[in-house]
This record gives sequence, C-alpha cells and structure tokens, in this order.
Amino acid sequence: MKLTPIMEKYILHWGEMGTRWGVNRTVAQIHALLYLSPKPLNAEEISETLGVARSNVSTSLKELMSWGLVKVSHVLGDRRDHFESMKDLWEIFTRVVEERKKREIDPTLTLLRQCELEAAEDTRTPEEIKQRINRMREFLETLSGWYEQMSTVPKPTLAKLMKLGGKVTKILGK
Amino acid sequence: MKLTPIMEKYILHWGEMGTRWGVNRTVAQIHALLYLSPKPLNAEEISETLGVARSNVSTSLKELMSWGLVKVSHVLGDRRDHFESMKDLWEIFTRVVEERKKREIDPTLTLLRQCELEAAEDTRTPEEIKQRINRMREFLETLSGWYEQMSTVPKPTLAKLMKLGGKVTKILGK
DNA sequence: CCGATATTTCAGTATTTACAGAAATTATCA
DNA sequence: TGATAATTTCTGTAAATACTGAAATATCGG
Repeated sequence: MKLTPIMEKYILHWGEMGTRWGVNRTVAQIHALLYLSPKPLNAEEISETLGVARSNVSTSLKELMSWGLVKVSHVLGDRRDHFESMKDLWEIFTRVVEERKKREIDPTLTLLRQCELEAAEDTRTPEEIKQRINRMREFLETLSGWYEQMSTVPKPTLAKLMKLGGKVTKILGK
Repeated sequence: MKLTPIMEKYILHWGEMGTRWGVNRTVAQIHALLYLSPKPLNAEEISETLGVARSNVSTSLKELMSWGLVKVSHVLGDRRDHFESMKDLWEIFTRVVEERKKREIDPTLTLLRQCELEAAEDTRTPEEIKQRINRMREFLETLSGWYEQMSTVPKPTLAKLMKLGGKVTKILGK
C-alpha cells in the first residue's frame, strides 16, 4: 500500500499522539493505517508500508487485538491473515475507555480499598492522609459508576446528549 | 517526611499509573506525595522522601506547575520554596483534561483541518480515505465542543449530573 | 555588595523500552 | 505427509527516556 503525503502525515501524527498517551508508537501507527485503509491489510503490507520489521507488526497487531480495536479477516484465495480496524469512532472511543478502565482504574480502586482496610489498623498514618486516600477512592468510584451507566446508553442517544452539551443543566434545572 | 507503608504503596502505584498514561514516573510520584501531604513540602524534603536527585525534583516540579497541578507556597521564616498540590479532585481532573485538550487534541484538530485543505488539491488520495480523516475531525470537534460547554457548568452541578448517570436520558426522554 | 543558601541547567550515564533479524513454531496445501 | 508459506517467539542491539551529580545561576539576608 502506497501512502500519499496526507496519509503519511496523519499516520505519523497519530504515532506521536500514541506515545503521549502511553501507547507504543508503532502500535498507534498501525492503528492509524488500518483506520484509513479502505480494505483489510496483511502483516506483510503493513510492514512494508510503515517500514517496520515483520515481527514488530505481529506483536503490535496482537496488542491492538487485545484492545479489541482490530480484528482478523480473510480474503478468498489468500492464506494470509488480513487485519482491519473498527471504523466507527464512537465504538473505538468507548472501547479504549472501557479497556483503560478495566486495566487501570479498576486495579487502582482495588488498591485504594486495600489501603483503607489497612488504614484501620494503622495508627502511624495521620487521619488527614487517610481521608485523602478515601476521597480519591470515592472520586474514582463516582467516575467509574458514571461511565458504567453511560455505557448502557445507546450510541445515538449519547451523541445527541453530547450535542446538547451544557444545555442539559438548563433543561434539568427544575 | 517519613512515609508509612500505606503512603508508600499509594505513591508507588500512582507512579506506575503515570507511566501508563505517558507521565514520567517521578512526576507522578511527586504529585501523589504532595496530594497526600498535609502541609507544603520543600524540594529537599521531596528529594529525600522519594529517594530521587534534587535536580530531578526541580525538573519534575516545574512540569507539575506547567500543568497547574502544583503551586509554590512560602513558609514564614524559611527562604526555601515550598510546594503544595491542588486538593480538590474535581479541580485536578478538569485541569488535566483541559491541559491535555490544549496540548494534544487542539493541535490534532489543526493538523486534521490542514489535511482536509490539502486533500482538496490531492487527486491521489482516494475519496474514502479523505472521508475517514473528515470523520475523525468531526468526532474530535464534537468531543472538544462538549468538553468546552461542560467546563462552564459549575462543579456541584456537574457532580449531581454524574450521580444521575444514565437517568438523564429518561428524564430528557420526551 | 558579599557570602551563604537555594535553585536550575546541563552533560554524561543508566535504565527502560522498542525494535530488528534469526530461529522456532504453526498452519496450509498438494 | 512433506514442502512451503505464514506467523510468532526470542535474543541481542539500538534508540529513547529518565536520572544523577556537578557546575552555573539566581536569590536573599546582612
């Protein structure tokens, strides 16, 4: 697959953004490429297009699949695996949020609760500090609970809600 | 400042989380320490408590201040700068979102718009790919616009809205 | 304005992370 | 079943990032 300058610019930028959010550059670039690509690509094509080692592509695709952002597809008469990205941006977005919640927020909540348990027996930690931990736990729980509720709302409704923006408060303001 | 086991656990975990979100481990640890600390700390204390070089603390504090998460304060009769973290978690949260928007989302939007301009003259990029870029731009604009509106809503209202969660759709559902 | 203390900058080093290429494994087709 | 193609795993290397300690700079009190 030959990249036009626009595609190249897009992909490079996406790679850059990835690193800022703790995502490996190659992983992000592959995701960008597959998002743009009109048809599923095989690993070899990806490797050549982006100029990275075949093995690196393999690892990165596994990573993207573990996030549920990319899935394997097959082309008739071709043995090789092909890969395609989710295309719906709402889907992609919620997938990423969902996964980060699972991988990062939930374990953090577990740890915070554990801290609170230990705090009960701990006389050396000042009360004020214990409360800070408490508040953080509460905050993350609120956020987490909100997300869980919102994730059940159908996408189109969600989109409308967003368009409403701050106006919801006016409508609800009674 | 002597850390109790609970504090240590909290700070180490926070450092870990930082790295996952593209934040330097030391920066995240310092932020955690200052969040817990009942009183402002000077750089020397931070350095000793976390076991990192004084210079490293200096750089990291500058970083935290550039995010607006930490500010300098002074203790009477002490020449040294002291540092304290924002304590309100809503404030911290919106600060981080605000700053990431400014640093990452806005520049991305600029780039996407530029791509669209160039796309007009570009006959080599397939129409389908141009549309993908379009959709991404639209999506980020929606998100961005929503955030901007929400950021004007007072914090307590926001908190109530969150507690409502998915129920808003039911209330609005007419 | 001088000396002392505090802070920042910077250059070199260490650590971590990403990556390539080879080797091993797995799958597919004749 | 054997040959070939496709994919993954693994090990060593390269690149990026974080960090230290020393030197330079700035700040403050007298």
